[in-house]
Amino acid sequence: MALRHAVLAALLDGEYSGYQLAKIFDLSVSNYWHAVPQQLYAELTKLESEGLITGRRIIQHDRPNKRVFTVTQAGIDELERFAAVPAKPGIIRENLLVMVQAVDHISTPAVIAQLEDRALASAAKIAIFERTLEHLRGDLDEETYLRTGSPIGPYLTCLRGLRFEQENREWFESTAQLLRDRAIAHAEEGKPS
Amino acid sequence: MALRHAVLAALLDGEYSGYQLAKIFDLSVSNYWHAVPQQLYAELTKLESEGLITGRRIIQHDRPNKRVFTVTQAGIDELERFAAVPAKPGIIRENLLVMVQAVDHISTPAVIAQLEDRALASAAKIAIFERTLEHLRGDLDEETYLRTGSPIGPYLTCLRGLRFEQENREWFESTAQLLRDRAIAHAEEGKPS
DNA sequence: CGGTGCATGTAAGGCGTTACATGATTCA
DNA sequence: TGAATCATGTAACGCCTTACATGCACCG
Repeated sequence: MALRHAVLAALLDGEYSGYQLAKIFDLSVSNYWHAVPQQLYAELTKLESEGLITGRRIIQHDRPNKRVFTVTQAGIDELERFAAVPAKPGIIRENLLVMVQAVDHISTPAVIAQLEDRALASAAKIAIFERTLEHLRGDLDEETYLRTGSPIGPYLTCLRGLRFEQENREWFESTAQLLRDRAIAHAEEGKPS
Repeated sequence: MALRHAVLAALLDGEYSGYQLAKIFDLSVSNYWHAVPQQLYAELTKLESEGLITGRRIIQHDRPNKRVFTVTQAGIDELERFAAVPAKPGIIRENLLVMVQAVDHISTPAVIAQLEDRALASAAKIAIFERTLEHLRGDLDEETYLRTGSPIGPYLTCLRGLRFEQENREWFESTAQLLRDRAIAHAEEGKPS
């Protein structure tokens, strides 16, 4: 019952179709809200029927037609009410950390390999976020943009996504390294020749 | 279809009842896997019926009786298979960040207040994690524990939880400060007397 | 001519959340 | 006496995930 607010917040920055929203969710909104395309199509239908967004059909000749959506005043009011009640604490689900939790009882190489993969994926995301931030602030340096730039919301959430991925990457890399070292030390134990 | 692995991983470090697990999930496992008590009771029943854990009734006289669970060899095998397939990317759902994303279009004071609340909550969690880490490593200093201590899995996931909350706290505080400053600057605009 | 991207949707089944229910003991 | 802690469970509903379905345009 809260995906609706993530969709409304994402639509504040422009008109988007379900397909476009899906891509936006995939690469930037996913920092703070995970959703797959089918959820978005369903949610857009519901939001429109409740009058929180309005759709507009765009005829395209080179590509399939699409419907783009805009937040209505009722939608903004809904976001206002949403911000007025205390947010539930965030939820996280990270399978890789479940594996690390169990690492004393299962074979380590599989876990190490996954940590390395994810470190690379994080590095790629970091690069994307840095470019996104540059693009958002345009000519201004970061300090100036933070003081006076607009819109500030998307910039702040992107900044948080960047730091989260940097943190991820460091932890993935150092944890992989540590497990490798311990595996070697453990192997040496038997044959200290 | 993945809560089961989080439960198995948590049960690796000892015998726990549903109620005890619920508390563990609430304060430490929630760093990487969110679940409410009712989910755990249901999952324990299922895991036992599948033979991945075994239950043992404990009669208590001062308190209600309880059933504690242990991971079986079949349970460890299941974790092994789990670690062998690539983990799905993690999912996050954080309402507070949805509000920040929308902050250019809604009233800021509500968002600022929530950021401040969450900064305090993060500070409390940080203190708990620091004590947990101290407790886990006992006499050893961190460097030595990381090289040779055991179990290492719970230590590593707790370390990640700690860093995540430190990151959260910094971002919550600096974002609240920034929004306050911008609100003042914006108010001054109209009356530069 | 086959794959990728654009664009949207239905349907089934599994998972998660919330509310409700029970009942004993300890502490203020 | 009332609230909090311990301890577990059922049931309903809603959300989420996955698979399946369609169809055009473009690129190689």
